[in-house]
Amino acid sequence: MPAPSLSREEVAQRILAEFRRSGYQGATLASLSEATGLGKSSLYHYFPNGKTDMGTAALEAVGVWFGEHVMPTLAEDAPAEKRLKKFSAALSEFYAKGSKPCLTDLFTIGEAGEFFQQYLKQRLGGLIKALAAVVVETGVPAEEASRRAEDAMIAMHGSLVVSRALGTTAPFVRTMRNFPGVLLGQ
Amino acid sequence: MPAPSLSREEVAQRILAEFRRSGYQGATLASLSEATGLGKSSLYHYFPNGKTDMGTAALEAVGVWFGEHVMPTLAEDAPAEKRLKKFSAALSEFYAKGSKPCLTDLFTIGEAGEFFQQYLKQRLGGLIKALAAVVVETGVPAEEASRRAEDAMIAMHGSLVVSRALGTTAPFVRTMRNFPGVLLGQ
DNA sequence: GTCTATACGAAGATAGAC
DNA sequence: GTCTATCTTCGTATAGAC
Repeated sequence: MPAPSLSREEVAQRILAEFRRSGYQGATLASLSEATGLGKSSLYHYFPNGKTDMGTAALEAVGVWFGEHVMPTLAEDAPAEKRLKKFSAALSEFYAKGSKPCLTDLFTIGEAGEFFQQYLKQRLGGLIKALAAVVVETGVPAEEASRRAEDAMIAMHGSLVVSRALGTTAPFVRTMRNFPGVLLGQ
Repeated sequence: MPAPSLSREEVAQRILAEFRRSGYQGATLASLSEATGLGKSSLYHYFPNGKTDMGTAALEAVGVWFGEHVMPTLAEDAPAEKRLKKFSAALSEFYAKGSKPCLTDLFTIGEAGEFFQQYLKQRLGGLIKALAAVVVETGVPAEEASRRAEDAMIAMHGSLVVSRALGTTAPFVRTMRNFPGVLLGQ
């Protein structure tokens, strides 16, 4: 009984990378096997329900990363603008300056949406709510703050799509530079 | 030799609908066959290179629609704001108020991007350029106009993703209501 | 131009040895 | 926990009749 060569979390990270590279439908057991270095049977040991379980694991891996690197930026002891800048920087790193896609996009297309949309709705909703709370701190009414937070997430996701289509990260980089400004109404 | 039951253009429209429903990888010859009412062999008669040809046909079908319903709004004899409102309304119709996705998103994911990204880059670039030209008419410098046009397209694509994830068209509808304002700096 | 039938490999999933 | 081997179904594509 050999020790596992990879922790479940490391496996999930590699699965996430493959889903981001190929999309949900585009990733196959063969490509996921290659990405993790595990045989198909080993993958089924970790994920008894196959590809959908792997999709869930990828979403959880994103959740862990956001919980460790993104959300904490909003709880720091610093002015709102500084926190939002750090938040924006954390997102830029996660999306590799706009060169890597978001599961919120990939996992809501076609039948993948039937499995993952509810989960993603909660996630995106939570993110918008957390951003809005920071904006409210600066004296903005709740309703307007929510609108701005939603606009900020809209801009981020849109810039990922546009960057991908134009083949340059410039739109994403520019959008994330303006991210705090959008939220603070500057 | 029976006459074709559908024109090539009608076939392309149905193929487009199926790709928007399922994504590029998610659409299969079986689903495309069902969507068009044609057998697989008939599809290969129209599209000898199979699925990639059908993807190209879907892109061309979008091009026809935009050429007929979207781009002409910018050439009308009316004030810039009125033209931009009509442009925004035409987009809203094409995206069914935010409930149907954009091929710019779907066809740049995974290996589909290898086939279609260059085409989509030209398309999106042309759209941004056309919008920027209208903004320039209102006295805005070219560089700033291009930025606003890009921002407007970013907002539109982002609102499609966010609407899909949240399961409501509200973000798209709100974004398209502000579409002319973003371009005119209001 | 459309159909039925079919070839062939890929995809998801499982069996069972070690 | 990982592997090889295998099963079944699906996906793409073609052959050939009408």
